[in-house]
Amino acid sequence: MSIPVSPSIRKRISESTIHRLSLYYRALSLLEKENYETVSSKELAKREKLTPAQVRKDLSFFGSFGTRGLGYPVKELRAQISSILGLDRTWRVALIGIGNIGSALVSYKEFSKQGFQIVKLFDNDQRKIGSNHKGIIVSDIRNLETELRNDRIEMVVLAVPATVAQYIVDDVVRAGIKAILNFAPANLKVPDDVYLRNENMSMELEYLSFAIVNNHAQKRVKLNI
Amino acid sequence: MSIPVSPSIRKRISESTIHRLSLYYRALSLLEKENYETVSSKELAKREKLTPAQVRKDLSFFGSFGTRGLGYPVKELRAQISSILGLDRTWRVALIGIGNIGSALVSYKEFSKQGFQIVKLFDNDQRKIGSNHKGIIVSDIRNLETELRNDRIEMVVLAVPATVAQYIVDDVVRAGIKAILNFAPANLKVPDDVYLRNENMSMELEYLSFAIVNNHAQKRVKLNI
DNA sequence: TATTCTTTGTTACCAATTTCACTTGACATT
DNA sequence: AATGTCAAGTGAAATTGGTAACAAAGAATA
Repeated sequence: MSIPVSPSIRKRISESTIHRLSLYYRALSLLEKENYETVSSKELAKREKLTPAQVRKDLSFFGSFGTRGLGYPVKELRAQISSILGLDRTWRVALIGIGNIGSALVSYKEFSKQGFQIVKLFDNDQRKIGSNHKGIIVSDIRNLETELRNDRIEMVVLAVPATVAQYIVDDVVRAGIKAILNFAPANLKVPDDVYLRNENMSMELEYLSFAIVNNHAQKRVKLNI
Repeated sequence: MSIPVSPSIRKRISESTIHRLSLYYRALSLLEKENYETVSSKELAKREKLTPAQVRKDLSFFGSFGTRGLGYPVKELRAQISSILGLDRTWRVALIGIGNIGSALVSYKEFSKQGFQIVKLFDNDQRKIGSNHKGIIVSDIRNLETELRNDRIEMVVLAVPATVAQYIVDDVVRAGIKAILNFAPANLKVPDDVYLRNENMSMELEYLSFAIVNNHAQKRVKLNI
């Protein structure tokens, strides 16, 4: 029995929907561990602090996975979302910059758990080049372009100082990489066909700070009757 | 001369607006370094890949900071946003969990640069308790509640395993903390009056993965004529 | 000082997203 | 088999967020 392929997506799916898919995926993984067979949009919504309608809408963009009157089959829905998000395979990831953040990310289990395998490390520091981090030898950043190509890297995680981030990302783009996750607090320019996401860890603290200072109204709590 | 206080905010300001304020703040800091006196919404928009209209609208929620025909005074606008975001002061932050991520965050300069001073560390590992990280002695997590109170901590950064995160956050809430930044991939429950933000580092990789697999349309590039 | 030019602040409009409410289908029970 | 219940799926309504256009304010210029 093969899992039916999700219909190819015509509409542009919103970023928020994709992020929520990640949430559903995590919730479903947990539900599976807890031996649930099925789950309703209501329960899923409750667990992720959303509304049942939103859960159903989000999922309906990709197909009809549920059974009316019963709910969604946990195991199957998880597999579906896994396939939609591309988590049913592994990704070859290179990490550039073995500083504080970089080192932490090498050891960050969540990444490999989701199939993001860091298989390559780069730094410009002679003391770090050649050293071993979790079984990976740190490469010289001067060989970035060729090594990214040779090792068939598909994604790059950038954890370098903001001041040099643009130069490095230019190299990364030249190597044909189409997906970059940037931790440097910098606004990087990439061509249209390269996906760039920024992880700005200060931003959320700044949001908290704003919320406290301005006594900002919390998101209304939805009752799931 | 005193900086005029931003009018108290009636409307709920959207999360996106706040995040963009962070971007403006960063851009303005840079512009100040580059000795710009003023900046137009057009230039600011270009630097952050937004539209001039959006920049003006965002800022107009908080007051009229610009001069028609001239633009915004860089130094002053930066100070204004700083005050809006609560970055014109320092925050006493405790970091819980001195693992990979936790250790990296202690040394993460961006935080202190924005006034988020990590002044307290907690862990449950006997080998770590009492040790010194960047001048801070790691405390025993068993004393969490009292020490958070005694040291007048205002924000907590949580970098503990997902499995124990809820227990710890319950303690944190009991200590009267109203702002929490959570790095654990878990859905934490907190009372309505506690601000909780989640930093989910896998999510952005998952978005990239989705984008590649589905050849997802990029956000249209806006021309700033 | 008058005129032109630039750029803000704001309102009106449009698009995207979320919520609502209803319809439909599956299962369970009698 | 008929009936009742539950929950998914869905189109329409409401809300929210973003864009565009323009009037007003000030700066630059002559």
